[in-house]
Amino acid sequence: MKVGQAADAAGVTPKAVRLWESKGLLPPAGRTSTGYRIFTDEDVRILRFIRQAKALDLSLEEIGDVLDLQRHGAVTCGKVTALLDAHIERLDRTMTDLKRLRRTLDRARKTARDTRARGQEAVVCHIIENTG
Amino acid sequence: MKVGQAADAAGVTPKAVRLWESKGLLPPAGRTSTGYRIFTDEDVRILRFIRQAKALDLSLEEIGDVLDLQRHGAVTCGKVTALLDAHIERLDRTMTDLKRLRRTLDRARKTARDTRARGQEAVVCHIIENTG
DNA sequence: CTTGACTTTGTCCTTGGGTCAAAGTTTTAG
DNA sequence: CTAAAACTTTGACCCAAGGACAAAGTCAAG
Repeated sequence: MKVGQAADAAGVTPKAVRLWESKGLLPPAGRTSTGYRIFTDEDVRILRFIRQAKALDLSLEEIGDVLDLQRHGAVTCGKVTALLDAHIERLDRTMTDLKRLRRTLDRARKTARDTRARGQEAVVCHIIENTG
Repeated sequence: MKVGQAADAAGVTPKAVRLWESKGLLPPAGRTSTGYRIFTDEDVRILRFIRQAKALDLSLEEIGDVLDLQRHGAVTCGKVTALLDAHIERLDRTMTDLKRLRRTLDRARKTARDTRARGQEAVVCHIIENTG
């Protein structure tokens, strides 16, 4: 099948399919005599896999690593678990950062409201200078 | 002072200073007869402001908006409050998404561990396929 | 045979800079 | 004073992960 059909079957865009192929996540697709890419059902399975993995917020590089391991017949759940653990750790760090940011934003907003309540509406607002 | 000194004084890189100037966050810097940019203490204050605002995760565009308002003498805490409110709302949505993702990752990891515990170490790991 | 739908490659755009190159300038050390 | 080191300039290319668009070729249906 051609790129449009393969993309539809996997629930992604043709552009994404070409990008992923160019990044080596898919083996190079076959070509017709006129240059059109030809995809197999196996390719579609890989495309679906990539889509699912992206839903877990894995980067294309991480997904490529897993796919390479699979191709070498070496993908063990232990390896995937390690990958997910590292990913979860990263995510937790991000969320910690965001929580801290959220508190800072709340403080900044409170400062803004207080300043406003004191009727200093027309002066330059120094909220941000005071948060750092 | 020149770009390096200004950058040091503000705690940012020269590259960032040039970028921010090119995006209009800074007024165009003066130049020496040989083309070197000249920055004033006021410029450094603006650079610090941008750095603080970035610490609040505001985009350069948002920061530029605030700076433009300031230049028109029109920055009221009401406007900044509105900007921060919108930003906080966006942040909360992001965190909600991340929490959902975290649960999905936890489930995926549990599946991996369970599969591994059943001694299927050598088979292709189907964790990701089962999470979508 | 023509029209429309599809595909190809290519380019530019996004965010916020990092990195490198070639060339000119300034400063510092000897 | 001069040579080297440090700094600055512009420009170009790079990252993620595609989106949008263009020009040109191809395929299928009427």
